Amino acid sequence: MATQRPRAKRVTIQQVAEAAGVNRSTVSRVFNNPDILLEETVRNVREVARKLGYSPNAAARALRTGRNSNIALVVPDLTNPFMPPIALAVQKKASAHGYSVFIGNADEDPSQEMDLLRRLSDQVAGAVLASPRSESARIHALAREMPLVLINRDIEGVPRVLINSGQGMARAVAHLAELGHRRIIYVGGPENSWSNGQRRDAVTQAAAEHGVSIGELSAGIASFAKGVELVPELLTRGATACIAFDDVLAQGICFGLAENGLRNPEDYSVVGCDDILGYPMLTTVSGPSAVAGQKAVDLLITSLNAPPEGDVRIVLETEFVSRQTVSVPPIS
Amino acid sequence: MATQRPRAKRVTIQQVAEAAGVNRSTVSRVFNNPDILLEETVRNVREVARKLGYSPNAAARALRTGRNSNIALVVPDLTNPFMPPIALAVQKKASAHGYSVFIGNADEDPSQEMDLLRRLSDQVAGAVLASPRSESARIHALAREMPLVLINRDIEGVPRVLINSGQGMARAVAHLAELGHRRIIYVGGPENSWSNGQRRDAVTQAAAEHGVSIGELSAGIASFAKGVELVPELLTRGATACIAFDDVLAQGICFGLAENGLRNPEDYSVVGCDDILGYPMLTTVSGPSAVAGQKAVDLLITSLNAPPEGDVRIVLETEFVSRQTVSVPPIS
DNA sequence: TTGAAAGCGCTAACAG
DNA sequence: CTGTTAGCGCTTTCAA
Repeated sequence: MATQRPRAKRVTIQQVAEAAGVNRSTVSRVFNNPDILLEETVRNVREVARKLGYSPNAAARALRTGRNSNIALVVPDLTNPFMPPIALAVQKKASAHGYSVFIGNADEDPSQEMDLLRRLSDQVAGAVLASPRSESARIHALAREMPLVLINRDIEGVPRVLINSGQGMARAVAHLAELGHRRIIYVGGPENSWSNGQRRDAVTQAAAEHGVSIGELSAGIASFAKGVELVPELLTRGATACIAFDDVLAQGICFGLAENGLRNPEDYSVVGCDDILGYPMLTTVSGPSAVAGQKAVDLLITSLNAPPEGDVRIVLETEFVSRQTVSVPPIS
Repeated sequence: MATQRPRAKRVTIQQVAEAAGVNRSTVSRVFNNPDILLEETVRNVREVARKLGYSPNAAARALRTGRNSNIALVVPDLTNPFMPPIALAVQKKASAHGYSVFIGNADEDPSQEMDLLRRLSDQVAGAVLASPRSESARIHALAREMPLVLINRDIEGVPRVLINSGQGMARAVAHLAELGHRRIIYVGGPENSWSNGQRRDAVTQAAAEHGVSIGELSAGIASFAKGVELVPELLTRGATACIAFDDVLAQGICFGLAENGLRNPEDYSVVGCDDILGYPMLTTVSGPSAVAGQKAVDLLITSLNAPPEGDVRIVLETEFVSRQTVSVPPIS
């Protein structure tokens, strides 16, 4: 930050006080604790303040009180379509509570995650971490420094909102089994993603229950390109259907299938997860991501006033959505 | 903001000063103007500061200097896939300059746009407005209050970065004309969107040049659902191809076409815009949105130090990308 | 090259 | 119910 161009001077509390013929502290009370003042005083000061275009200086307030009305939202990758609905919900809910939101993109990189939070730490009252990739220990440590709420990361002792795709995934497996698929591949996403572990486990277990054989393939980072790229390897694994970590990956796979001369769903069935809707015919597992964002903010702001009692863990359920990328297996 | 739980006490400049055996102002200089100090002093203080985990309090600094290292990014709809790449680029570039980013979603609503900026105004050094929907006069007024850079909105006197989809759109029309289409519908997006006006004009003009008849239909807000919904009306207009305001709308139209028993592209050709890639076979117009975000931030931060001389207007070009939603018109 | 001192705008005891 | 007062942590003249 070099020498910055000075900004237009703002109205201060003192000017309002003078104009209204009261003390600064009275003006302050009008904005922070109006109940203890005479109704008339409040009305009068409000009027003057409005006329002068006064609004309290956030920096001064933050300096004085040690508190502020900002929160941070850190995500691994904003361009992953799973994130924007969450970011949107977080910002809206925060706004409704009078909070502003810093956004940070960690690039799927744990150290950037921590860097961002550190840089933001003294400007925010707390943070929402969506699908954080950092080690649990680090997150735990951070949670001692600042109020934290996690989305889709299950760390005991840290308040968290989890979208349980396990249930939807189980239904997906059941559906495939009913259609006659005997072998399914789970195509995994980021290795240190809680969702990935959870989905893999759910698929594996459901497969066992339905007597379906399961294979695994890991994409690492879930991208469209990765999905396309993976298809030849996928076709090696002798299955008639796959369940992908998320919709983006699933779309890539659908595309790759076509490139390899296979029709979807006739030759190979594909199931995604998250219900991104960019690719509207995708059979997928749909979860309430907006709700997750809202709950996370509610939780965070509540915990600013009173540290949560006990271990807070909110679980949101998902559902299997049958669309057009799944069919009976081809007759072999 | 009720009475907030107190946060862990932070290390102050005074503590560093004492530990290092210097005055507070010296510590301050180490962080702001190290060149005028003895190299040894700087090293020593840096060491002590690091050991104590000191970092300057942003609120105090902002209060004292009247400046700060935050910028605001306001978008009409974060869940529109056009936005996340821009948001990502903005945040990264800002970070590289040592700035943090507030995000605001205006819900396609001019008044929310202004509200957000007002709320943020005293916490940011400036703002990037992506595709703002507010009236030009309002934006102009705002630009006098705080440094502003616009993306995809062309207001003289306000620094702006424009993605010129006109060129790509013209190529799209040419392509359709070459394939034999004689009538094309432009399916418009948000009425007060600069991009929409620009695209419509480009399509109209190119159509005239190629002797192609043009029709128009407006979706208002560009959403998948709107696209689907519009198809019956679209089919009324007697064309063999359409160009949609953006990819989201185009996808909806493709989907709606199928619902109406038409095959794409055999029966009806569709062109989108923005190259969102969620629907990878979409023929579209691709633009450098990440670059737009970067340039916007560069521009903004430059203008913080020195107000821009003259009218700043950066234009980025687009290209037509031929994929699989366009073909020759059906034989009638 | 460094120190001393003032004060940014606001809130929160404490008095009255 | 309202005024007085003392800083929050930092930067920035001004002096030395």
